[in-house]
Amino acid sequence: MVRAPCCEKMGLKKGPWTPEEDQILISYIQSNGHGNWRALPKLAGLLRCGKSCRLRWANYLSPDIKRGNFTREEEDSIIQLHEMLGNRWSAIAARLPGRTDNEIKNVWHTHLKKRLKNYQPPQNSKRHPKNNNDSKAPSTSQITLKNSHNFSNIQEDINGPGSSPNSPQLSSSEMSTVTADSMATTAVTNGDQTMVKQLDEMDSSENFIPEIDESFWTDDLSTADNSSFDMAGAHEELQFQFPFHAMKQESMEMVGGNLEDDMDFWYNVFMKSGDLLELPEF
DNA sequence: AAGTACGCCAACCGCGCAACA
DNA sequence: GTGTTGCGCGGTTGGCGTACT
Repeated sequence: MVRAPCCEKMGLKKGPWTPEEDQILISYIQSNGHGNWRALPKLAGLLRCGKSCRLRWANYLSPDIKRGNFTREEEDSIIQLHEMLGNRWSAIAARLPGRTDNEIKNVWHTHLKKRLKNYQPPQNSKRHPKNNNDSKAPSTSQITLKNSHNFSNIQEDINGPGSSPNSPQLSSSEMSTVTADSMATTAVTNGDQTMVKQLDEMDSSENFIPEIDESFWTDDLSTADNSSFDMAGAHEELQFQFPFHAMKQESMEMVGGNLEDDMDFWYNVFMKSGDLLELPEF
């Protein structure tokens, strides 16, 4: 297929937008909507390509955009969501109201990657996969998380509308690893101390090797509590609350957690539990 | 004070996908 | 079924400001 010539080949302007251009674009969209982006610049009297207009509007001029620095909570949410979604910036942005994919992408590359890199947890976990030099070894603890509300939304993103919560989702080959290192920096919890006990028991059991099977993804999530993850796998007895930071607004009220305190809690949890979480790869 | 290195971020580029004729 | 068009996404670039030497 033949692509339409790009801006510069048609004598259209490139580079930074001037305040005058911004004003023209804002005025036009406010009175007419954006409609067809390709036709918009001509109709609005701008010497820009439609793509450039769309980008300028979506990333800068739209009234929905929240300007200013990212909060710690937002950054943590990005880290958390990035672990689940990968470089799907638009999907991440969809969960951070007022933030654009471009902005999130920039923050990730300029701040968050460094933050994660600089975070070096103690390497004293009994079953840390980095220590045994054999990531394929069956002794690696594998714990699967699911979320009854937002996680199913994410699954919809991946598999399409209506694909969650009941339909089969991801094969075991589509799982990816999330290390405790980053999880520990971001999670919040309801502070259920029974979990610590359970994890202590896990730690004392050399045979604790939860396995993931396809049936996990077919679980009916709709009946579960909306504020929580169930840590499942084959060990259904092990369940605890695990609200993601990304759903802080809706979940914090329910669980009454404290972010900063909980980081220490989760750090301890993962140092005890062994560290490897299996999440879907998207 | 001048030159250089680095970080940040707005904008661009190319590709893939969906809708439509 | 095929070609075309438009949109959205993720990766990358380039300009500007600041820090450092």
